[in-house]
Amino acid sequence: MIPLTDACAAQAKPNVACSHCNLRELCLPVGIPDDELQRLDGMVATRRSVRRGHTLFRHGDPFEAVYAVRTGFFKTRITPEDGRDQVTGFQMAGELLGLDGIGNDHHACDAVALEDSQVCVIPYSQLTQLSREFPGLQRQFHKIMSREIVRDHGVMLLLGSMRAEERLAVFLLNLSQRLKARGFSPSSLVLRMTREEIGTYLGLKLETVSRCFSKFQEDGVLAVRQRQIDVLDPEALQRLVNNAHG
Amino acid sequence: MIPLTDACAAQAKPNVACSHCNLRELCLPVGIPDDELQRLDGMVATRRSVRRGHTLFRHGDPFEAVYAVRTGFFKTRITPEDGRDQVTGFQMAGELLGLDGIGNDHHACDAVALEDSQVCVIPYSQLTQLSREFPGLQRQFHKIMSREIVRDHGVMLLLGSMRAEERLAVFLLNLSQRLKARGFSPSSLVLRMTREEIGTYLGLKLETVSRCFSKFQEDGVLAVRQRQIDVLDPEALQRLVNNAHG
DNA sequence: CGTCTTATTGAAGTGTCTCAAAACGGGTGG
DNA sequence: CCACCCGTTTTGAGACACTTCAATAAGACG
Repeated sequence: MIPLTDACAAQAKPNVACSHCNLRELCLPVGIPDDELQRLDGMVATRRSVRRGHTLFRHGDPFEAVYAVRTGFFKTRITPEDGRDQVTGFQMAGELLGLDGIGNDHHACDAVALEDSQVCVIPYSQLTQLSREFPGLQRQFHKIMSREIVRDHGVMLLLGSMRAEERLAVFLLNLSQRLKARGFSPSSLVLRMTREEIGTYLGLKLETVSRCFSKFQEDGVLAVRQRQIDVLDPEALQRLVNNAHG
Repeated sequence: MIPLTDACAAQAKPNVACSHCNLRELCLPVGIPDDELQRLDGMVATRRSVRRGHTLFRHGDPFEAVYAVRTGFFKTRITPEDGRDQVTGFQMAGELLGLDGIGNDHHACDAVALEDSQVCVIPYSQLTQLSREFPGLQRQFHKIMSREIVRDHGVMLLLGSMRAEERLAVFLLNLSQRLKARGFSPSSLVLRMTREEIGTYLGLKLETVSRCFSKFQEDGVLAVRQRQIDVLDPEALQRLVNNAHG
């Protein structure tokens, strides 16, 4: 095996070390044994802070690294010339950003911080190099890309065949489940995005999103106070998704 | 470097060798130099034929390989329990199928042949093994997955913000461009799928798809004879996509 | 040649959008 | 601390694109 001089050197900066990161069970190092993990600490070159409203990268930027969200919250969006705007996803702690850039060496979307955030910068050259040495890392990276594809197909189903209320229900259940996986309450959520951003993600106008929230509140499914959402009846949300009129 | 006894042995079956395949410039081996390519011939374990209407794999099948379309035409679809059905893509020669399965070791969608087809079976274990030895292959594989993500985001834009005619225009232009890349006429296409399958892909009902075809014919943009489509005015199609009322 | 799938076309229905106005809340400066 | 401003959210009424339902036509296939 190749001596990992670079990785060993990186251990001198424990603050960017995957092996000491409390997100490692949600992030790229999933499934990599502890002893190997220490030799992976050189993977993260540095951290980078992005203030609310600022971009981590933009459409057209040369692709050099992928990013793992450490703290904060992002949206990704594509913005064709004609003024349209599609939010393609929301990313929270442990999730990867920038995979879209690998395909042709330039980023294909914008990544915008919805609150002050911090990311781990993982240079793609490092990632490929280390993937060759650590099959577990290679595997996990492939899994993350594959799951992104599967997730996107789920969104296509949502956009292609669901009505407004079902879309919002799916969105809220997904958010709830991801918060739960991070140790937060699945029933009390604070939305980081505006109604318009939700709408642009779900293929709806902001007024429609707002109306759906109101409807859910009338029906006793949610308590809505601005961006503070309490899920009162998660089963009702789930039923809404399952009992759709195919 | 590890001696590639397996790959060398595979050269005994030239019929499944990437190095002799006329699709190699469109498929996984893109960008791999000729001398390396010969040592990659062990990547394809075998070929497999799939008759029209039959599935290459189904949702839930254990994931073992990805597939490169050699001849024929496929659709992929996800089928939730509730009877809904979303076509997530159409695949033609040189394109990869099965990437959805990497994420959790089982396929997440069905792949259905729309005509009698043949695929190259690329065992995932081979692919990962060879990726470690051939950085060019690793890179190309990443690119293919990344482009699939970018493509899906484009479909999300389509489903989230375009009207019926724009969706069909995007669909036809995409098909046209892919046919052109394979040496076929970009203006004379024979659709392999029904109006319903197009509709399920584009988030429209089959009647709407049919009406759009009729409209395009009235406007002199297309000549439509069943599944034989002639693009009379490609610029008009392009304008329809660009001049959308964002 | 008959049957079944696929495609076309029409008329009525409905979900979402558009346009518009008002309420709310967070931040800033007086 | 209050007044003000501006972005966000809510709510209503009317318009419109697409769907639904239904009937017919055209091909494909045995």
